[in-house]
Amino acid sequence: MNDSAVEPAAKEAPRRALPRLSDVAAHAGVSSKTVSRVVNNEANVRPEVRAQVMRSVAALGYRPNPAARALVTQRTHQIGVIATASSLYGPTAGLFSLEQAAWKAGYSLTLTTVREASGSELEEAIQYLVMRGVEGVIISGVAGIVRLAPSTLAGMPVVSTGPLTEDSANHVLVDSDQVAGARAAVRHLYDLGHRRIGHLAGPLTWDAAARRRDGWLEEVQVLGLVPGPVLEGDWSPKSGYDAALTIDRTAATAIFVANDHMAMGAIRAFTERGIRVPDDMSVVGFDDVPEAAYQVIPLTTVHQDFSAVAERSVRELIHLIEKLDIESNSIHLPIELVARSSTAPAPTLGTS
Amino acid sequence: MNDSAVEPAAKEAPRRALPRLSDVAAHAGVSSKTVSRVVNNEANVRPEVRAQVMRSVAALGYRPNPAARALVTQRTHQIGVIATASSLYGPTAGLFSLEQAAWKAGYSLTLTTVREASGSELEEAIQYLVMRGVEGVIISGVAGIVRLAPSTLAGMPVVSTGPLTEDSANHVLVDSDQVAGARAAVRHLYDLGHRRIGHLAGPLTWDAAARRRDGWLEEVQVLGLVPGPVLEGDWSPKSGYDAALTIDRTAATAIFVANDHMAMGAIRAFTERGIRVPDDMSVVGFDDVPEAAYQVIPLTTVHQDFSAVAERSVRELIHLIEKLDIESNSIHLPIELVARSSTAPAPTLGTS
DNA sequence: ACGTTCGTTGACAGCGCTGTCGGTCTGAGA
DNA sequence: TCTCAGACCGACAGCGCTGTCAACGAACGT
Repeated sequence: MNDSAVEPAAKEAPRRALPRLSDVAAHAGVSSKTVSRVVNNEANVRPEVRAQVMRSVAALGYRPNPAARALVTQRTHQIGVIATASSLYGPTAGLFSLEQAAWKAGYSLTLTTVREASGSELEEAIQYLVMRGVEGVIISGVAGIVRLAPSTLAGMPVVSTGPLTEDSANHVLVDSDQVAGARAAVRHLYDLGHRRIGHLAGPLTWDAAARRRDGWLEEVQVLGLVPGPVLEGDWSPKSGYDAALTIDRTAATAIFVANDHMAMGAIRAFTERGIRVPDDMSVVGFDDVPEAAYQVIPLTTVHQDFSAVAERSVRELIHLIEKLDIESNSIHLPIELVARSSTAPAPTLGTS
Repeated sequence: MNDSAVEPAAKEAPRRALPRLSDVAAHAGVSSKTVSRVVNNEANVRPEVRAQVMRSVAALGYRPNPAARALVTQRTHQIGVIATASSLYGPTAGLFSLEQAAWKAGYSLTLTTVREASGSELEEAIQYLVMRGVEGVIISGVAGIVRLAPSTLAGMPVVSTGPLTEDSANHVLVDSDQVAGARAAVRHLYDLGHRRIGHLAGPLTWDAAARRRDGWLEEVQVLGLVPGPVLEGDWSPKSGYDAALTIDRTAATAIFVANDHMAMGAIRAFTERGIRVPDDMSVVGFDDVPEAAYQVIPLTTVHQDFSAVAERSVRELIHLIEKLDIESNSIHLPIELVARSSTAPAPTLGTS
């Protein structure tokens, strides 16, 4: 029927997995360099040739090999993200914004997780990312002050939400202004008449937790108050619940909780103990998770703009990678208090 | 002072960014192939030589170039993840487990997000990942039934939580058993005496939402009940709140809500309307988010094991990539109901 | 003493692409 | 008509690594 006599010869070859640049070149009757030019949208190719090459690309289903490209250009356009492996709202909320910002800038994200952003685990994660060929690293939701061996980084650009003991030329810190947020929370409670304001902190090995605690303490002292009780949780609702169970009800009329989920746990515990929120006890959270507004007692909380932090982080990292100039090594984005129903004027019990 | 006369010559060279295999080889006095053997932990290298090479590697701070490696081995050990860019608990919770499972198996994760897992956006995401050189794709939190052009995938292994119109040889579906979960929720309400059970669904363009709705309907019919009202939200607490505002209080004594966050919003709305939960209205959620147990009214919900789904997904994908045998093309992991305080026996009002 | 095997090592090619540079062709200007 | 700039295109090398294969010497058996 058809000239299938020649087909077998053509059919013998398909062992090769994917078409290469030279296959396209042969198909289009041009050199592989010209195909390269077309694929990379370079100038100086005649429209007809370009069209023909594009047709051949489509016909063969050609896709450039990223490894070959990376090998010769010495660019991978990959950035590594180190995230803390918990389903904490904050770190995860930023992750998607991170990806979108990176995508827009032509970079892709390689994800790593650490159980705990401690020194050794972090170093391991960075080594891993380096081996994967990333051009920069974003450390999101990092815990404490991390002391990294300079040899680990070796000039690798890093953006993190927490401080890093490292050569500052390749490091930028981008985060919400935790201290200002905490101070706003305390101020809000003060304005409602509260004078004994406690604090339920996050795990203080976390830099963010420490900074919120610091902000609370700072504002309390600026206002001339006696600090209320301080407790420490692990960010989980359960730890908030457990902590609130132990609070002496006479020790404070209000409590600033370091994140929303602990605040929810705390409110649950207060409710069980017959301590009414907000009538007997005002509670302020931190983060403004989406469900905070829709709690049975809508939560007053400090709103963090995670996507702004993410976008800025990517921007700064790319500046570092591409050796553009950096405005500052430490960027704190604004943050605002959202007053809802878990806070109310202090009960007038004549206490100090 | 010092013999700096010879220094310049040595100082001129450091333009080369990173040491290569041959640099290590020169330093150690062996061939580059031998260094390769050591770096890759291959056999047949004398211990002394191996030690010497390792010393040179450390001395020069050598790191293998992943692009060069990928180019010659034709393996990138990268898997792509397509996630829906929302901070929905489910999809994000699985992400970290995904990464850990991949890490253990020697693969790394490249992340992409889509606003909506519709056909065109999904295709774009897959193209993007292919261009990045991934060896397989996991589609997590995919919305509807996706109809992908075969040319897009071209044999690329895919694991997804939703159905895909695609050549089944390279596709495995791994998900919690949504239908069974929904049926368990309905059954639980039935056992408590409820006979009019409504449903607040997720966005029905999402496969998971549709399957939960189907499960609800199936069980309702199996039990011989008249289906209660059906509403549709968008997974957010706000949409649950809004929907619950519109529910006719006589139309149902219980409602099965397609996720926890909508359930929280709904409970908030009921509370505002003076409908007591669970006395007047029982509510069952879905997911078992961490804060569900610590709500003011602890939430009865269907617990999904996201990390189990993630681990299994990675396992199946790697089987696909490495052409190992697959048990089944469709895997549904068990799921269980957790009874807490948002459900109670039906009010005895003599209705039906 | 000799051949054989095996452990160990290195020479070399080439993975698929892009950068450099030089060649050819066109059209404008002299 | 000739020159020359500029647009266009291709030959070639080489990015850093691994796979193949051959060479070498030591250990072993006969």
